Amino acid sequence: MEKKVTIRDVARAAGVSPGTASRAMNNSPLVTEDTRRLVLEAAQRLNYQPNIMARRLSLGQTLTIAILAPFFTRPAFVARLQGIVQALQDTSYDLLIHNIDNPQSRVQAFEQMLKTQRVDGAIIISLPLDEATRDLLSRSKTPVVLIDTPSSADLEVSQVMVDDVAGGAQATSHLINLGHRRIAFLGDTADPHFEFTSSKHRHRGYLQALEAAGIPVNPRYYCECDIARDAARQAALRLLKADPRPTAVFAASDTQALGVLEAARELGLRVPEDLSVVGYDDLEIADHIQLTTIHQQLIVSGVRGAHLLLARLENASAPVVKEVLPTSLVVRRTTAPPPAA
Amino acid sequence: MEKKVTIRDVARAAGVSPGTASRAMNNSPLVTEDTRRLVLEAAQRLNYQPNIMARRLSLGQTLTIAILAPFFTRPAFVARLQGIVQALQDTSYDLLIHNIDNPQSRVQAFEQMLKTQRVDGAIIISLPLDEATRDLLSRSKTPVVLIDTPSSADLEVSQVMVDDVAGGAQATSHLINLGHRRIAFLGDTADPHFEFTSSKHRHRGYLQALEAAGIPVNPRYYCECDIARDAARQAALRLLKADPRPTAVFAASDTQALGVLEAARELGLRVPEDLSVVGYDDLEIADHIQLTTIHQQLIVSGVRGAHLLLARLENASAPVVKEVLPTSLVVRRTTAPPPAA
DNA sequence: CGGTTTCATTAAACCGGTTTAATCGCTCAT
DNA sequence: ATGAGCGATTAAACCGGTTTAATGAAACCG
Repeated sequence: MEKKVTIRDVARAAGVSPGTASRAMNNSPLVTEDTRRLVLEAAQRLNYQPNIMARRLSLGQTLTIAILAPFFTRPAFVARLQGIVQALQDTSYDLLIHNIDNPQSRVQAFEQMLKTQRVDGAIIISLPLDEATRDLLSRSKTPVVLIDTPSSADLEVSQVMVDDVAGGAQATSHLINLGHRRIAFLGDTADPHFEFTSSKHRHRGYLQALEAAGIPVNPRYYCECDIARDAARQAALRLLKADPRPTAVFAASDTQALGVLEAARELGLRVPEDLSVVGYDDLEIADHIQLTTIHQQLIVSGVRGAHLLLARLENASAPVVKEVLPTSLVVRRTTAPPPAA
Repeated sequence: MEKKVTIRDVARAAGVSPGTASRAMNNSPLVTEDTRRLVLEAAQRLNYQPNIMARRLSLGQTLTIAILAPFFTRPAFVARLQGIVQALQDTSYDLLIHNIDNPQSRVQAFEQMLKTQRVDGAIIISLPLDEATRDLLSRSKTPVVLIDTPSSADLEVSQVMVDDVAGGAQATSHLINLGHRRIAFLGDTADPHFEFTSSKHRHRGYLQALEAAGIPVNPRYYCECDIARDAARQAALRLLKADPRPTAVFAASDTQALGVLEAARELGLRVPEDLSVVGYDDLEIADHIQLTTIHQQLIVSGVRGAHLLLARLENASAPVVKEVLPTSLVVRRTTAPPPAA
């Protein structure tokens, strides 16, 4: 085995001290061009590879950014991640990912990431915050950026949000404009730990749109379920058994909209003739099955979030920025006027 | 600002030496229970958070695993990643992700990951290997595991593979058994840098099945395109213009199968009455649109890969293992006997 | 020509852990 | 009482970089 070659070996080979070797390789102006050349040649010759960990310890920074997110329960997350990766491509930052599924592991994971100087900064995606976490974040000295993180509006932390209330209203207004009056809402099960979720916000937009149109709210047209498609299917079956049956369903996510479409198929309801369906997210699949949905700028949100964090890392006193990205309605083939009946 | 508290602070507060404090916190049997308690209490009281980088430098290991993969061009990748994360959940390893899109950045990225002691091990997913990379890997002293990586059979590196030839044969035999004779194949564009890709293997299985059934191969029923859905749509339009028109298409991925379905819709062909379609991957969407496809154990492949790497990390002399996971045919509603014609 | 500046370079300290070698305090056997 | 043996603890070295304080040599100046 080749023993690992250290900077001291390089220094010796170049006939200089380790300090000088270090400076030579870090483009310090304090070394002659001649010595620099000598050192670089020696490094080359010995195939020197600096030990990153030693460097990080000495420098006191990790050149690493963590991403904390519920990786696999949210398809939309991957798109945001794509934006982040894209934005960080040309920087020298490493990207550490940490999946957060269960709420109980959450605070612990945060502690670990933010307090152990493991990373220089963190991006948190799609995680509703409970009190403990909010505290932790506001106290944290490592810069954090939040993307699509409800219950954080009053935190002194940079963030990129999507206007879910407006999106919910857009979807609902679209249905109302088509002539629907019996519009059901299918949202996420509210985790009792978190007061506000994007599903809740979308629901609020739904309520606002109904109210603006003077349509009374029917509590039987409201249902919550797990985000999984099959749970949504079953929930939709319940919703569609209401009498009178809703003529349209607004699902808080495309995944759930898929469940609604399955339920409709099982019940022999044609879409959009008998039932209109609107989703939320505009995942790639939405295009394929021609689902009318609310488009979010997922990739953009990742890019913007990464840039906010970079700004903060370069300049610790960069201002806290809160960006709100707009949503847009994408009309495809799952919505139409309600049946004449 | 609170100055950071080091292990020496804890030691002083507990009235012991740093060495003892270190041992106490690492469950060394060389400390009295009394002293351990003292140290732990002090650590608690001072809210001590060990500096990971110092620990890593001292230990000579990074407790980090890198994942190198084409993140966003391959949906199947996310499922494999899920398996990896799951398997690594309870270990103390951090997960570093590095997206690899363009071939030219590949070798450089590998060099960086494998030679700078940045990570203890690496998992490479879905990346066909060129000569330079193969060299690099066989020479690398940091353990590597390959998942779904063609052109690597002869490398002395642990790997998890899927039997793509068998899978291709399964799909094709299914169509043949239904009575099809005019079966088209739609695969990935072969990157000129790599001789073998999974698409190529699936195609070989297709050829084997045809030959076994005594069906002559029609070169007009072969087409390559980019993996994007829209590219597949256009390629499928070309395939379906052949005369006589194929009665079935086997697509080398579900994503491409979606493109075929779109093309069929555009041409007014009913699926499966006029055209049968088989995909490959069994992504979640396949279930929803009821696509007949070849199921791969994507999550399992991630889990197995992670375990192989862990075994290697715990015991540097663990044997090289090459696992082949079987595929299975999932019959849904996009395949049927060919039209009577 | 002596004294100050300047600048490249070196020696030593530092980052914050872990680990080895040395030390201390006890018990047990002779 | 002596010392061998052993377990817990400490002091010091180490991991491999970077940075600060000190040094040496050449350049500059009156």
